[in-house]
Amino acid sequence: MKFSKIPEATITRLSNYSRNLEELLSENINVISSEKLATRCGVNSAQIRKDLAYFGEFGVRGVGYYVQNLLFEIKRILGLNKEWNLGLVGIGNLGSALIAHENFLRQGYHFVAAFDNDPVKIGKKLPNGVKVENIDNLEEVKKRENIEIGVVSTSAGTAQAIVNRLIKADIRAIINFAPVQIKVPPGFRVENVDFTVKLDSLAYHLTSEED
Amino acid sequence: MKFSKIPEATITRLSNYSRNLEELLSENINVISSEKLATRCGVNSAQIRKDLAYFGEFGVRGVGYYVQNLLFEIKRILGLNKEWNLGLVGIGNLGSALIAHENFLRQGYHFVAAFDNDPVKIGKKLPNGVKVENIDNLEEVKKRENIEIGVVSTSAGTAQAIVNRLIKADIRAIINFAPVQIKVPPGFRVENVDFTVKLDSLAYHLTSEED
DNA sequence: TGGTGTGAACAACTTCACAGCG
DNA sequence: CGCTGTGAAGTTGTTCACACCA
Repeated sequence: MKFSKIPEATITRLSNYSRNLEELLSENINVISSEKLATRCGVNSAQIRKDLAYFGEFGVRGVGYYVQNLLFEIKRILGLNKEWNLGLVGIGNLGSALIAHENFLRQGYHFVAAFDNDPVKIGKKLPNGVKVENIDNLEEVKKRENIEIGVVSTSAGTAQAIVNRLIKADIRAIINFAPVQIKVPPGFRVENVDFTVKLDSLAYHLTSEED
Repeated sequence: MKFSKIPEATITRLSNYSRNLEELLSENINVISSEKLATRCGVNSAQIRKDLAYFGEFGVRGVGYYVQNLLFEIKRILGLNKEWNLGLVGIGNLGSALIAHENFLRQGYHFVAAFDNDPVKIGKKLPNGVKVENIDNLEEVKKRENIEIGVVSTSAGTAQAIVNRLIKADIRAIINFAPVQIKVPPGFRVENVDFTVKLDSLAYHLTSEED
């Protein structure tokens, strides 16, 4: 395919396809058409073909896609053919739940470090074996453990200050659970996981009651 | 403004505007232009004016918007001028963290019930005073507590089955934390909060290293 | 004068429809 | 023959630019 910009929505969908292909694999289904996969993923079949076309030609005309092969290719595209090292900042209720969450591990995401500024928490060992470090040691620990993605689960008020420290430590990718708009310079990237926005959307639709 | 369909993205942005207006209010700023608010929210100023125009005329030409008034209007639009009752299903690490999370409360979202199927957990009292109920009592408790929004924090494997029960109990709005595509009939609505999709997106951008 | 509200231009994304290949 | 890959058409959402009004 000709060179062109890849929509962010395509990346999100690839993640979804990947999950569904894994299910298909575990159901011992070896080949699937874009039509069938589309139904399963809740999208249009042309959408799937277009999404894949950004990266190459993975199908066989008249046949469909080999599940195992397509899964491999999508994982390669997304960068999931390696393990990723995560550093968690903020060991509150949410932070603790995240580090205990087995879904991350299954996908190849590893928490290799945890930080807080509460002296009571610093030095404690978490259930996954990681010791809580003082946030002041961020740069040092980042180098030692090779943290690639920062996970921010502090309060809204401190999130930007924490992100600024992550930036200083040259952690280029950040997933933010605090309900604030985070600003980062070019070359850095933030993804927000915002429950309250989602709840607000539900509240809106319940209120304007039109389906 | 003439009648037209409202983009989902508009609703998401309203939620963002609302948050920023609350900050402005606490900074004792009384009036703000779409230009200034736009910078603050990280969007285009025409975008804000368009978004608001779907719902009415809230500004004053030559002046801008009165912060308090606009905040009130946006909250009314989103349906945040009332309290919302949440029912949590799945009292694992994540579920416990969600129910303890004070952000929900501040926004007017109240957990009024919690469910699990683990006999060890059923009957226990949670830190917020809510007793864990048997999931089999869903319909009864739903009526008693007037649950309006279901919060699903079970494993991926059981999420759809749980959602089916929520649908049967006529809980019309669901926020799903399990990494699966949930299917619901018309008239029901699911919002997904999916960490792994966000991580996959970060992994992709770190891998294809072009910023 | 200055900033809103909005039609018109533009840009991005999705779906259609079919040529082309296995 | 069936299903992919893809240009073209269609749809949706965003930004511009300016008339209009406090």
